[in-house]
Amino acid sequence: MNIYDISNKTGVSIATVSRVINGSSNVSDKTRAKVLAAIEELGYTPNVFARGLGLNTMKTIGIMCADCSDPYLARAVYYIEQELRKNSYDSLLSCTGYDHDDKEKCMTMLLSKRVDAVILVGSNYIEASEDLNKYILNAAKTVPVMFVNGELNAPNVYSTLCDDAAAIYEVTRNFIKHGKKNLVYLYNSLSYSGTRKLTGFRNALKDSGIPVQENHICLIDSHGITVQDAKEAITSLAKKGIEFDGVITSDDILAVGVLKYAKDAGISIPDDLFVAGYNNFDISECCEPELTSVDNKLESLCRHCVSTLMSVFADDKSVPKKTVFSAEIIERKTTSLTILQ
Amino acid sequence: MNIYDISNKTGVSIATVSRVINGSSNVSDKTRAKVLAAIEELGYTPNVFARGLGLNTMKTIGIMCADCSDPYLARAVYYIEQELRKNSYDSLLSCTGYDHDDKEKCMTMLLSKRVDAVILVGSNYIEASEDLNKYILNAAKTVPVMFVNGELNAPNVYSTLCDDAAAIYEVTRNFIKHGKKNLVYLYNSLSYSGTRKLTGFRNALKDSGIPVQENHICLIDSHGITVQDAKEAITSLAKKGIEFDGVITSDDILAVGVLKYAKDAGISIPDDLFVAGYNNFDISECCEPELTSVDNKLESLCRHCVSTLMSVFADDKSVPKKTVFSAEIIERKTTSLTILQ
DNA sequence: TTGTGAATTGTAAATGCTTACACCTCAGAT
DNA sequence: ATCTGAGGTGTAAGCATTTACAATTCACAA
Repeated sequence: MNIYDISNKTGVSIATVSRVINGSSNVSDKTRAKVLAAIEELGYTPNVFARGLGLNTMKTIGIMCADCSDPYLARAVYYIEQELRKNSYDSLLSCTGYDHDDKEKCMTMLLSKRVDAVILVGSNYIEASEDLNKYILNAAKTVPVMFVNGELNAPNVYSTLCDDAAAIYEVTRNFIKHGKKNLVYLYNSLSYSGTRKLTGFRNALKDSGIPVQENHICLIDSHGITVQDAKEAITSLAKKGIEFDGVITSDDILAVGVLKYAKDAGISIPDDLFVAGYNNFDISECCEPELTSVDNKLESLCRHCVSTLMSVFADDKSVPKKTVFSAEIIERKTTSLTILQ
Repeated sequence: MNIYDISNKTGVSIATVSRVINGSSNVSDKTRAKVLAAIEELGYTPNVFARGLGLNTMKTIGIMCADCSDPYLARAVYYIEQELRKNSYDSLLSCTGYDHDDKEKCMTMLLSKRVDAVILVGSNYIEASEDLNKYILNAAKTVPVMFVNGELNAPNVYSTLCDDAAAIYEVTRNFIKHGKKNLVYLYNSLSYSGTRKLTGFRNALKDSGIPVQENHICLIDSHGITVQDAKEAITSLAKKGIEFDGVITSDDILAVGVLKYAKDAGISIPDDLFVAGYNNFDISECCEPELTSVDNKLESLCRHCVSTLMSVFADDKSVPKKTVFSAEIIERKTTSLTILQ
C-alpha cells in the first residue's frame, strides 16, 4: 500500500497525491476530494521512512533524562511530551542514567535516529569540566539542544531554568527572619541543582551577617535519593553535637528524612525546628506534618522550552538563549513563616 | 556524508561497506578493518531513514501510557525503556491521557511512525466494551501489542500482569483474621485495576462468611488521584454513620487520605483502624504512620513484557500469551498483621 | 483565431540504504 | 594445464516519498 496505489485508484499522478497529502495549494478542489476519498477508503498512511529520506526529518524530538522513575523528571517528561504532541512532534525517550559515558552513548543513539532536536531534562546534564560537555556541543552542531533546568552557553544551545538559588535564598532569609539562626543545608550529589541551591543558602547567611559553618552543610553522596539516607545523615549530624533549629533541603524526599528524625528524637515541628523541602510534590502533602516546599514551576519551564524550540525551528532570530523563571515558596506545616514575601 | 563517501575513501563498493556495517561475514578481515577505520575517521552514521525504507523497521517500540507523571506509570515506562535499550530498541513515548479518542489517535500516530511493536502500560487500556478495543485489535494486525498490567485475549496480543485481586484478597483475609470485620474498600475510577481489586475484596469477605455491604465500597470518581479526594470521601462515609475498623485502598495516595482523616478524627492507627495501600511507592514510607502496602512487582512485569516481545520478534512459537505475577504484601505501621502468610 | 499566462498536473531525479545476483579470483584437486 | 568451488566483491534494482522542472489545460484578451 503506497502512493502508487492511490495514484492508480484515482488516475492522478503520484506527485499530485503527494501534494494533497502535504496540503499543497496547487491542487484543484475536485482532484483533492477524489484523492482524499481514495486515501480514506484504502486506509493509506504515508511511509515515514521514505518521507524522512527525502526531507531528512521525522518530526521527532529526542528527550534525555537520567531516570524517569524520579517523580521530578517524570513530570518534566510528561509536560514536554504533551507540549511536543500539541505541536505534532513525537518524543523519543532516552533514560540515560547518571553515568557520563551512558549519557554520551544515548546522545549518539538519538542523533543516529535523526531526531530534529534534543531536550536534556534535569540539572544533572551540567558537567563540572568543559571536556565532559563536548558531546553536547557536538550534538548542537547537528540539531538544536535544549536544557530544561540546566544551562550551557554555547551555539545552538538554549536553556530554560528556574532560579533555584534565589528560591533557597528566600527560604533561608525567611528562616532567619523568624529567629532561626542555626541552619543546616542538606543536599545530594545526584544533580547539580543541589549545588546551585547551596549558593543561595550561603548568600542568605552572608547577607544576614551569619557566618557559614561548613559542618552545617551536609552532602549526601548516594546513587539515589532516599528518605533513609537523609534521616541517617541528619541523625549523625545531631549525634556529633551539632545543634540546629532549621533544616533546608534540596529535595522533598530529604526533608521527609528530617521529619522522621525529628519524630524519633521527639523534636517538635515547627516549634523547635523548621524544615523546608524542594519540588513541592505529592509527598510534601503526604508526610506529617505537611511539608513547606518550593514549587519550581516545572510545567512553565517545560512549556517554555518547547515553545522556544518551535521558534528555533521557525528560524526566529529573536529566540532567547536563556530564560529564567522564579520559584514560589509553598508554606505548609513544617515552618511558620507568617510574613512570607 | 553517506555510504558513498566511505566507499570512495576506501575504494571498495557501497555493498561491501554495507556488509561491514551490518556485520555480514562475507568480508575479508583486511577490507573490514579498512572500512571500519574510514567510518571512524569520517564519523559516519548510517541514515536510519534509508535503512528503514529498505527494511521497513527502525528498531523502535511505541510505549503508550495514560500519564507518565503518575509515579506508577513513570516507573513502568522507566523499566521498559531500560530493558528495550538493552535489546537495542528505542522508545517512542506517547502519553495518551485517559480519553478513549485520544488513545486511538496516539495509536494511529505510533503506527504511522512504523514502530515495531506497541506496549500499553497500565490497566486503563482495558475497556468495558468490545467496540472500544477495536483500535487495539487493528493495531495487532500490523505489529505485536503488549499489555503491561492489563489483559486482552486476541491474536498477536500478549499480556503481562499482576494478580491484584489475589493480593487484595490476601490483605482483606488478613484484616479479618486480626479481628477487623467492618471493612471499607476505597478505589478510584481512573483505571480498571481498582475494579479488578474489588473482586478480591468481595471474595475475601464472602469466603469469610461476612456479607458485603455495598455502602462500604467507595468509588472516587475524579480525573486524578488526590489525597484530598480520598480524605473527603472517607470523611463523608464516616459522617453518614458508617462504622469501620479497616480501610483497604487501591492506591497508596488514597490510603494517605485515610491517614489524614484518622489524624483529624483522633483515630489511632493501627489500634483502632487498619489501613492498607497499594503500589508500595515512596509515599508509603513518607507518610505517618508508615503505610502497609502491596508491592505489585512492577519491575518484573516490565522485564517480562520486553523479554516476551523479543521472543515474539524471534518468532518463538512457544511464547505465552499471558503471564501472571504474584504481588507481595509489605507490612509497615498502619496494620499489625503479625501472622502474615 | 490565436496568444498569454496562470493554474494544474505529470515526469523524473534524488534521497541512502540493503541485497539478489553476477562476477572475479585463486587455492587445491584432477 | 585445466577444472571446481568457495570466498570475496561489485552492479544494479528496489524501497516510498518529495519536488524541480516540464508539460498541459484553459479562461480570457487581442
